[in-house]
Amino acid sequence: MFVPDPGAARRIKLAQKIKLSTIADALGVSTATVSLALRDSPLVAGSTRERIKEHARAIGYIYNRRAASLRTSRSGIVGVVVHDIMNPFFAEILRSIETELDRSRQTFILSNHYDQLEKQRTFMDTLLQLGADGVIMSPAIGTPAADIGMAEDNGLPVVLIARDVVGAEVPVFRGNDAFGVGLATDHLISLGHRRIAMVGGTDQTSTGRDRYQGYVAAMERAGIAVDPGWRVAGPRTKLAGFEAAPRFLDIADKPTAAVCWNDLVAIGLMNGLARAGLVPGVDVSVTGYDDLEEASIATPALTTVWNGQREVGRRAARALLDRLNGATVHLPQDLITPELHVRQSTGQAIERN
Amino acid sequence: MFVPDPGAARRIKLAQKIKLSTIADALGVSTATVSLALRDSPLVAGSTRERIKEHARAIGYIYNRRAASLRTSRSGIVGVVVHDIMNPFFAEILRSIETELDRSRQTFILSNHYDQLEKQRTFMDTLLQLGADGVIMSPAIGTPAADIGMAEDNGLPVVLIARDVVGAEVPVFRGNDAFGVGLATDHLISLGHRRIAMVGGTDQTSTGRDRYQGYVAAMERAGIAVDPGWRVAGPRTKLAGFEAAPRFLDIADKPTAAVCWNDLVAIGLMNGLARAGLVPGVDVSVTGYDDLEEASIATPALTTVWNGQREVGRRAARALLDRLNGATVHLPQDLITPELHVRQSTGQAIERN
DNA sequence: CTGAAAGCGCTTACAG
DNA sequence: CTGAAAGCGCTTACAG
Repeated sequence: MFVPDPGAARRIKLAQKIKLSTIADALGVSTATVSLALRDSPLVAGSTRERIKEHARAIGYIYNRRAASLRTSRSGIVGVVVHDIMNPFFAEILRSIETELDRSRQTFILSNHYDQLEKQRTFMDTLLQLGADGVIMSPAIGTPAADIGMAEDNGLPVVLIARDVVGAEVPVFRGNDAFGVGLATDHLISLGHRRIAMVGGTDQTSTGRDRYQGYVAAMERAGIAVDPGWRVAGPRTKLAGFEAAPRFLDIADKPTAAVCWNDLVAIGLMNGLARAGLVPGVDVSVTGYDDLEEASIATPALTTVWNGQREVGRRAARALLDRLNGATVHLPQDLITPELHVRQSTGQAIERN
Repeated sequence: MFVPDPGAARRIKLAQKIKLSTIADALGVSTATVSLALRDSPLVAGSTRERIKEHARAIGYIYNRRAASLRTSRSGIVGVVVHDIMNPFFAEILRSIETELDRSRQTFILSNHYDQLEKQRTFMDTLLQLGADGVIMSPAIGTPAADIGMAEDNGLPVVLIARDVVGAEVPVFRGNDAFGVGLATDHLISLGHRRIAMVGGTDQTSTGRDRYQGYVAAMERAGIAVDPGWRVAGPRTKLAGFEAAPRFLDIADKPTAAVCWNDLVAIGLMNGLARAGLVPGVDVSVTGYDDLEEASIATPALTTVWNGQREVGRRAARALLDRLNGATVHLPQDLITPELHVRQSTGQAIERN
């Protein structure tokens, strides 16, 4: 029985794959000339160059980056690894990284580590195997400085964002978290709040420690003793913030306000409070952190701290590109200075029954 | 003046890069044996294999995938391109794709095309240059079937998700949108609504056309003539939904309900309605589409249509992996059947003044 | 301005 | 079970 094979034409095409030498043969020049012409080298005569480029286009030549990269040991690939790319906080950082890298025609490979060290290591390994030119990372909880040193030693430059790693001698770009949370806390205190809870976050990251400490410092500056019971540790997502509402409401001396870990937790918490019959911004004041696009359209509009995400992404990408181009990058320690954006989710302190 | 050079040690390491032959020389075997041993080939004696693997680990050998891929023409890379990876709708699909691909140790490269054909083409080109094994894509608006055929002809298998491309003979995985919107519309009609608006979406995508048509068909089945003025076309994000609230409220005959393009638009619209002093779910009924995690914690909890995102991602990844493994994949036309999830954002029709 | 040749680091027939 | 050798498709000194 005759079975027609629809893949035959395709396979034939694959068999006679077009490469540099195909063009060279057709035009009676060497592959060296073709290679140089396609990359716009001034070493090739203008007319030759145009003839080659035109022919390459006509026959549908596809540049083989693996081969080139094997030869040059430059891959044009940059890795980006964060806790969760779907988190809107990282989303804004990623967008600005994307903008910068696109401009330099670097391909970027994204990955989530979900704070699992093993996932992060697998990804770093993949980058090394692919010969990536560099990596921008928000390190997973527990990342040892040695992991970063190992990447650097194998020719993979690292730039950190959002979180620091003690002992790693690479650039870090992030906001001044302690200062930022201080702004939110000061604001609540100025509205008459004294019993202020801190909802969300963990001590396992530099960011988590900085933010909690910023809250404690602000309270102490105002002469308020912080009750450890006011801390609802853990939540970092909208859902977790929502589910934390009962825990917040169960705190014995009923705090009148909550400084939240980030906007997601704040919005989740506000939804949880609303579900419990309270009016956020009136019965309980709530602050967020990050100033996501969503913060201004939440109900009520969220008072929050702008965290300079765009700036973090932009500076990190620039620093990496500078390193790739051989520039000396000095370790920056100028944290980005956050700003308080006051909206409707905070108001005068009101006692609940 | 003596200037210490901290990069020297690093550069030396790079210079004496470890490769297969380094191991072969050290152990007195051939590179062929090392290559086979590292990939657990049964052709190599167990003891030899262990000795080689142990040594490779000890000296920190890094497998060069570019070299291997150049030889085998298999890269272990799969591309994924969608409108916007930061959109929670795609986020859920991506997570299930990630799970499937991780299992097969494929690296995936993500990219947004933001519905710009040029961005999509650049990315497809990059995939071809990197020798990617395949691509999963939600095609940008206006993608011609020829673009997909070109990729396929160059050995890059394509699987589509969420949107169809007329004339492209590749597998497509998506939900039954017309049916799903019908469920939401029927539900509103059963609550006594007659003037129902459709907020968001565009006719430029197959999804957009299907959803609008599903709404029209449901209305007609109930004997309701659809007023073109009830359509607020365009919005697809939370912010756009929020900003569409005034347009919705300005519709002359004051619809009592809104079928929204997706959950983001619905949540944004509800926030906008609340800002205007209305209570969503009471004054105006609102339905979403997708059933994002967020839908159930919105205020009020959103009545929406579950769209099988996980399933879309899982099936698409499986189909691509099957193709890579040489299996014949028949074009599926079994759309995923959506389900209505009723919550608090819909209620009996109430006339507004 | 152009060409011949070596080499990047693997894998795969092939031979033994 | 193991080795010698060719080749994947580029780029880069080097020579002319």
